[in-house]
Amino acid sequence: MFRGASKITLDSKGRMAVPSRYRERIVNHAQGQLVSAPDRIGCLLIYPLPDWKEIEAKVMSLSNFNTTVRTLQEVMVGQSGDMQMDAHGRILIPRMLREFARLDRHVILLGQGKRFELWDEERWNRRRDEWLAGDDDEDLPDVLESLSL
Amino acid sequence: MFRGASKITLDSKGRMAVPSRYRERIVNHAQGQLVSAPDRIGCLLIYPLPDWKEIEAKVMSLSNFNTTVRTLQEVMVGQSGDMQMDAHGRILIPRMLREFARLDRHVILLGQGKRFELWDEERWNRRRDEWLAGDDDEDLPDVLESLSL
DNA sequence: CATAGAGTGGGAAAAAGTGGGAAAAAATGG
DNA sequence: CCATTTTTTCCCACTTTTTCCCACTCTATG
Repeated sequence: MFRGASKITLDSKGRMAVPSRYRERIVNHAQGQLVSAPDRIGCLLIYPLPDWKEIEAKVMSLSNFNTTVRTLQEVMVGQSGDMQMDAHGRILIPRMLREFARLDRHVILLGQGKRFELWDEERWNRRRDEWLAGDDDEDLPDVLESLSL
Repeated sequence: MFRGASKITLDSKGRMAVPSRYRERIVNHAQGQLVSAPDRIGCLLIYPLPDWKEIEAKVMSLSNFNTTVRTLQEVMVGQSGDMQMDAHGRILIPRMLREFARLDRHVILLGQGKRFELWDEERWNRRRDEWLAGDDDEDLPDVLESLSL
């Protein structure tokens, strides 16, 4: 399970050093291959290739005559991008995805179980501050109502 | 499985360079032969020839006494066009199909599993922005409700 | 304070993408 | 059926992007 936040800087070519604590797992489990996809909330999702394939297969198995499904396929699979760790444990974030998530030098990588979330630092801070200040708990799903942390 | 988006420019003759990461597969699997067909939502579908043949067979096996089916046959099979990759990995998009999808220099190619979607860049951006702004998750199939990304 | 590993920057070769001339093929019109 | 025009194909040249490699900085650790 990936966990924890890392402050990383992209270089001028759009490359990002994967934090070293994750590298061995990514090499063993996915031969260093990762896939990134846009998330509507404004960040990028990053999966090891094998885990991505499962999700992709599920999404693509649905009928594309349903317009919502079709859009999901187009955006998730259609806008995803393969990435390969280089000898220094870096990956190149595809240009289009970088632009989508407005990644600009300073980014935050969040471990999220089987995947990562990659945020522009500014955006992430704003989001976190909103949560800190927020009282948007009105519409909590039932499952959460009964969950005690 | 084809996946990912590519920003491509058509030249003045209507030719498009197939992204190199796909070429080997297309040559091995289809001898460089692709088929393009119009899609109702405003893009072109592009299949490797063997995969196209399967779809074509399915569509043509349906009864053409149903007018919807008949139209589908006429449009998909009747308006489709063969394309052959040249030595530089480029294909010529047939003029009629180019006009149908309003392809004008700047296009986006989306990998969609066994096929591609080819969009005019403007049109695609509009579609993607609608997805970004939208909250059209109401009619998601049950399978997706239970799918955790 | 020296060393090792992680993180970062950037040069240069290689590959991919783009543009366009000219020959070959196909379509059009008399 | 031939001549003219248009389209397609093949080839070469140029530009941009990606990949590979080496080097430097910073921080943690003994």
